[in-house]
Amino acid sequence: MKRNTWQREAVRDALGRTEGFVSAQALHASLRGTGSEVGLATVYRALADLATEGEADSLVQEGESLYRACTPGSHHHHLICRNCGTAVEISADPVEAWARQVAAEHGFTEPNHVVDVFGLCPECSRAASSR
Amino acid sequence: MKRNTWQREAVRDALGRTEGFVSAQALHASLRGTGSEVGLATVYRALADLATEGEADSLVQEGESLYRACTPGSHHHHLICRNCGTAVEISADPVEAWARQVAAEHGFTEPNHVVDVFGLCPECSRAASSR
DNA sequence: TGCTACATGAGAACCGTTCTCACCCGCTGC
DNA sequence: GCAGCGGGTGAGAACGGTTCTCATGTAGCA
Repeated sequence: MKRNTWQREAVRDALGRTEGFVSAQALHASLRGTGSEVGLATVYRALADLATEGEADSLVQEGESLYRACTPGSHHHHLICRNCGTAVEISADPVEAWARQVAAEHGFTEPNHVVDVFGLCPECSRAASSR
Repeated sequence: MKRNTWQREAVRDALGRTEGFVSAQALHASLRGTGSEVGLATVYRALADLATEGEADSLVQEGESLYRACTPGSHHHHLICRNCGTAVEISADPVEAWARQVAAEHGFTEPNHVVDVFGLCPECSRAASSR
């Protein structure tokens, strides 16, 4: 049985209020900053749960796991700003098909795929070029 | 100035002899196994160099960095067996174009992308289904 | 051959993550 | 409303991969 605790809610809320991808550590710090005395282990547990339930997306960057609230149930990918972490959900139907086809061509079964596009968002592009 | 040391050569060789992706730790162990007294730090340094010079590909899986020798200079992606690590180089021109287009649509500049397809290679598929 | 600066290696340090275990508290049945 | 159960929590330790430190080694140049 899964319980509803205020800690789990706090993590879900904090994640929902965040624009782009955040690390577990950053999320924990921001929760502490707003006065929520949530333990780091709990943040990790809650994020892992949200990710397995499909309520959050996760990706690994520079050895850190980053998380982001996402629309559950829909398979999609992200366009992520490598400077500020802002993310845009993108659908990638052509890529899905391509991945399946490539896997089949080489006799691979149960294909999964990791597809993420990184770049500089419009804002960070402006900041970078004016610098 | 970059020096040629036997340690660096040993790492490059060991990587070249490996079929799929290997972790730095595993590579270090196999070097030790063949009698090469190479330090772990040196293996990490050599792998990082090879990766930046384009002689090796790297990816992160389950918190570990995995490396693989690859044909330098050519941009490509991989079809990787999630059981045994065997990897096949695949070209993904349609995906390249798609990534550039998606980035441009959202005003993102300097697009990069991470595209990897995981699955079970024919051999591991057989083993899994016969089990 | 001698010099110099980069490379090496052992082990410590580091850092993100997971585990442990005692305590807490949300649910359920009464 | 109340008690009891069992999953959830939190502080800190443990863990595992990676990076750093610094004394020593050695490739490459003159």
